[in-house]
Amino acid sequence: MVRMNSVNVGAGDVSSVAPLQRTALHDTLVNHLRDMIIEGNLAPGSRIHEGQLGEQLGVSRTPLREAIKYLASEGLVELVPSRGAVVKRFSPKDVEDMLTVLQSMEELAGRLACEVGSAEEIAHVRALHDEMLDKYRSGDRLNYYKLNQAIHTAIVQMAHNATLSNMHTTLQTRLKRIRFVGHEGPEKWAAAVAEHEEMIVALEQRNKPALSEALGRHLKNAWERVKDGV
Amino acid sequence: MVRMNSVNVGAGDVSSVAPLQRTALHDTLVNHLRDMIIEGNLAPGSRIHEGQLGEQLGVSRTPLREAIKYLASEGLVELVPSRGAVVKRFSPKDVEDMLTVLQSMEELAGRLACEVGSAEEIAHVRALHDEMLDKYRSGDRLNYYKLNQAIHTAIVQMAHNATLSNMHTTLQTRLKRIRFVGHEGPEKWAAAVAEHEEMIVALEQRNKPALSEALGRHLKNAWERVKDGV
DNA sequence: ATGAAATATTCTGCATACAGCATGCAGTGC
DNA sequence: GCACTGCATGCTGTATGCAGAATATTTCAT
Repeated sequence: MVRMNSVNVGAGDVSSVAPLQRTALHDTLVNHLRDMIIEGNLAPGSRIHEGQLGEQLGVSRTPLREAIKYLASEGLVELVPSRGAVVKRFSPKDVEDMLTVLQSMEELAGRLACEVGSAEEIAHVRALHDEMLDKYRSGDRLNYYKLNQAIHTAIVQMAHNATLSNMHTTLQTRLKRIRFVGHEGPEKWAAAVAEHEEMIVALEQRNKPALSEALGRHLKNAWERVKDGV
Repeated sequence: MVRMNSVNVGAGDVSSVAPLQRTALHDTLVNHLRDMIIEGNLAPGSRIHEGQLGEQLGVSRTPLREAIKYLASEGLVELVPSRGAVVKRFSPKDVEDMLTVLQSMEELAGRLACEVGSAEEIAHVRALHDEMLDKYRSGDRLNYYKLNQAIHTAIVQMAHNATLSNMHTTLQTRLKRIRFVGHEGPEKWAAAVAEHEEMIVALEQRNKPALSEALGRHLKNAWERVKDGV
């Protein structure tokens, strides 16, 4: 009568049995198409050929269309009636607008993070920051960039606000396409790192206004750095 | 090679020749489903039966599924692999989180509106406000509510920031489902009206901090008013 | 040769068809 | 009587088929 079946308490501590993450094709496609757009494989302004693209990816048009609808709601593509979907093109003003909203969100997140963030979470951000400094010193731009994003994401996540996290992610994704292009000179890079340092300190002190201000300034400067490249 | 057909430059300045609003079925469905969810015809937590719902609406599953994907990206429904879509259920904390973000967005919008809003736009908001006061005095709750929303939307639109407008609309839509329920007593209603009056005055004076503060306080109070009902 | 109408082709949008997974139920062994 | 296995059913996920719109091409008139 010892029921030890079907429940995750079997012998050997099968704690890693993992619910076996299953992905639907349309979901995979959403991510794939997003990457293609970000990396420029699908040029802004260009139409998306369902038949051709589907064949190229080895999927039928149905899941592809579903993925496109999803991305349309996300704002990465535009749906034109009877004419399919085109990859959305962002004007410099669009980018500036997005950064304005992103800045406001991060400022909010910073304040909330100081309130409700746990000590562990703060330590985690610090760890990411230190790791990022390593990449900075070794000149590893790509990983620096990734850790940079990760830090911002982590801070936003510390706010424990799902809506804020989602919208922040959406914006960050859209801007990835742009920022990928933005190359900063060494002195600007150093400035960005310094700003990050400020942020971390403010966070560790749970200094709301300081963190919020630092995040805001950081993004304002980010716009200054990329605006000529857009 | 001068193709001048199919373009809206016909003779006689027929400004109402109508680009002939060609609406795709999936697009219509998006709006229809959204309304169904907001009005509670599709209960939170309930699964969406594609076959059944499709037959009920007289459409095939394909455009229906596309609409569902769109709404999933909007956050109104949740996609469960191999098990279809369920109408998302929002916890009180979710609602509070959304209102927090909404507040931050309106504060931002208020500041921007004071900067870049035109005199005509301000006058328009004032007109909406006066109209709303009429509805308030006559006790017309429904139209009061609609004008209330219209005013907030108008202020956000004055910021001339497409991203901000879109995200604000998304949030407002999600919360509509909730606020529809929120019934305030007469004294709270009066307070809300007073807050609105403050907002309009601040806007007409282009007083950034005052408008931002008034908008923020207004939404904070909105949460106080509905939080027991969620 | 040029421009416009007519035609052909391609692509989108929707419907239908089919395959695989999930769930509920009956049957079987203990 | 209880639990598990195997089957049946229903639903989701994907592919394909078909009609109409949009675009490219050809043809014809000037």
